[in-house]
Amino acid sequence: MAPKKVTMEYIADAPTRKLACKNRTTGLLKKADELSVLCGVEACAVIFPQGEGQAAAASRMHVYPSLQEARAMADRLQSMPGVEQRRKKMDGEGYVRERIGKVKEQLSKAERDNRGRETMLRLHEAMLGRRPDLADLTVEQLVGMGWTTENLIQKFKDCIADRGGEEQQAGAKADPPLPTVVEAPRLRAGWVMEVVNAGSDLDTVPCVGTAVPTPGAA
Amino acid sequence: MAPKKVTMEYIADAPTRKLACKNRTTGLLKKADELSVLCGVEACAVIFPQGEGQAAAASRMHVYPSLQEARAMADRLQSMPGVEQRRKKMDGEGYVRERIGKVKEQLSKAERDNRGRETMLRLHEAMLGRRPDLADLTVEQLVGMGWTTENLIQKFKDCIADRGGEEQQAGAKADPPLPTVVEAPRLRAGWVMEVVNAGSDLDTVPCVGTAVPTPGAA
DNA sequence: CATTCTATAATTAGGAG
DNA sequence: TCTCCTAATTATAGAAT
Repeated sequence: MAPKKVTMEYIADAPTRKLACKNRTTGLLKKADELSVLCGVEACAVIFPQGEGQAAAASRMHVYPSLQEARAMADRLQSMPGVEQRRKKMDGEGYVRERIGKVKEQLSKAERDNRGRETMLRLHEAMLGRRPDLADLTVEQLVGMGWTTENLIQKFKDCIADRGGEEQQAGAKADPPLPTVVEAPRLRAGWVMEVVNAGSDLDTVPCVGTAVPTPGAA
Repeated sequence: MAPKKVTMEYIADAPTRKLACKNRTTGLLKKADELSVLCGVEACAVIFPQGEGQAAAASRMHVYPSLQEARAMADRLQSMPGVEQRRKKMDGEGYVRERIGKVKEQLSKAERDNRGRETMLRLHEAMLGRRPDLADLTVEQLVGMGWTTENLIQKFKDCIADRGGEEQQAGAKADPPLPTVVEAPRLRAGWVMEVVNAGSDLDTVPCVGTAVPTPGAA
């Protein structure tokens, strides 16, 4: 009947985690509202479930003060010129710095493993359709693939960050790129979405079909 | 020496308001971090000063987990297909009493799926090493690739869940069914942003941005 | 499961330096 | 103005329903 000291790590127990997520999400939104009211600043908060398909995520996400306002804020963020180098203290770093040592350690350890290259190969094969159902992979390999893929994402993000908002303020928001190559992947390019949206019964879904044209083969 | 009951109205006294703003902003960012770590969700918060020029605003705004991630989140918000009419209670409306957003709606979802196909092809090329530095891609394309890749991750997670779910229920909750690799996804909630936030302060942190082996180069 | 309840942890207002 | 300190308020983990 009492909250024990909170340990700052992922809550393993699912029901507990879900409850905590609900309570703390509520609390966070409330705090955001209080801050904006009391201090007259624009506060915007988005809580997005991880590991959900787009549809599921949309129905579970929370946005303060509203999706519309958040989008407006989003526009402002995107159009903000490259300010990231100057202010490092302005982001959440200060609250995270304490845990960085631990993370760095684990990252280094993880990277020292040379199975990264193997993993990359598997991931690549999966995308090529060589592994139709991922059935022959161990859980460990799958986790590794997910991890590697997240690094891929990070690379994208870094790349995005490096450029700042430069081309955004140039005014061109719509992009007209790569018109010629659209034809090829049109076959089944949306397979990722399909699989994800199909829910958890992956067995019935032909996960990786003959989706992406192998540049060399096709 | 004591906080009087908080009255939910704009703090007129400037010094008091400024202090409250600082303290509560700190608290909000911390809460956001806690939520993301404890519950494994993506939390994003932006605090933006009102009535300031963009330059001044940029230097005073706070963003969690980082400007980069916030931008990625922003793009996801923009890409979210028609969710606004379905859920009204999911956003912070409960907390924003009368101050309702009045920003106009934008962004037609017409060209979304076509863009998805292009994105898939680009992603594939990136993995093949055809685009060693991703230099010729626009920011928007990169964000799209990140989003698509996250869906890939989801597929892995689903696959993993299908296999590991039963054991987890049967066995003890904390016992790791995936002994060797559990660490990586465990800190999933925050590791990306931690690394990002570490930024130039921790240039010893490896791994970020070097995930993709470029077969041709290096 | 979802809610409600309550004791305790955590936040933070105001004072002091 | 800022930081440190202290205590009142608020948030919330766990139990009970």
